[in-house]
Amino acid sequence: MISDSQRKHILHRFRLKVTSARLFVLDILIRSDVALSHNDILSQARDPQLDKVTLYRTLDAFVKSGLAHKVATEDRNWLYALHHNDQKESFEDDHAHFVCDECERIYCVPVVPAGKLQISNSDQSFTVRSHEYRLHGTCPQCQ
Amino acid sequence: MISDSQRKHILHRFRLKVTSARLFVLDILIRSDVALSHNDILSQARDPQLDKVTLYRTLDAFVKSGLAHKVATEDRNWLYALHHNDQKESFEDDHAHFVCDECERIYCVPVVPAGKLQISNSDQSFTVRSHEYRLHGTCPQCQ
DNA sequence: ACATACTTGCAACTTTGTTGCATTAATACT
DNA sequence: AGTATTAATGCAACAAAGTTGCAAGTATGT
Repeated sequence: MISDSQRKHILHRFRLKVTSARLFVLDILIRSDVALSHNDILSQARDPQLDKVTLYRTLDAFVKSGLAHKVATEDRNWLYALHHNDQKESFEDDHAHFVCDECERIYCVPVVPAGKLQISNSDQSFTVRSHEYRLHGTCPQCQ
Repeated sequence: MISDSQRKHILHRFRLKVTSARLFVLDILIRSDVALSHNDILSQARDPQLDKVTLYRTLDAFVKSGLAHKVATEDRNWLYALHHNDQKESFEDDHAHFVCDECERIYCVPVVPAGKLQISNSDQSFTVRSHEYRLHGTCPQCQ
């Protein structure tokens, strides 16, 4: 369990003002080992009542600041997850997304920098059934 | 330019009834070397006036039949493209998606079956800036 | 403690996609 | 070719998801 002051420290590091909404969302993301949707998070917040707009803006702020990143799922949702190495300030850390075909959870799995894939959840075993390699860059027409 | 009867033949092969909407959409997809969104296609159809619902259903039919496949983009859209090898009946043919950071076009680039990536647009040069490897399968919790 | 600038919560709105249904069109069969 | 059957189409109404503007509230540096 991560402490309140630890979470405040994280928000400070990413130059985000400390508010209860942000502490709450950060806590949920820290405790989750899978990427979560806006809706996943909202439904965990019935009790402390989190406004949907505030959550949209909180998640945006997390992504813009580099604290979190978002993944587009095949069913056109956005899932949010913290970077593993929270030293990193940008989206470009080296990880792949593993989608479980059963439960549809999305895990961020580390890959070795060279680009050679390695799923290193130690004792855990992921069975890879198919893959999609998405490349970003500049196409011939824009060179 | 692909003939009318060639397109009819393709629709037949995928057990789709031949209608003017489907011939029209198929023609657009054949002529495009990039994946197109619902909106891209709709805006090309001002003249012959294609209904938005018909287009949604046409694209669904193309995907279900195996004629086309869809890609979820980072901005939560779906883009549609035909399979390269139209002999293939399933989504699982071996290609990766290349996203141009300038024009945001999405190209389907062939990869060698082994999984080793190869961009083979012969003379054309793609500059790869970042990548995302998305894996599908079964996670530890669902084994 | 105060001023300032940012965040929040609400309501209204826009955008995107879906459903139901009556009409029209495509295919198989005689 | 004509007809029956089944599927596709187009419209309108609806539903879901996300955005904007704004007034009120809150965090932070001085």
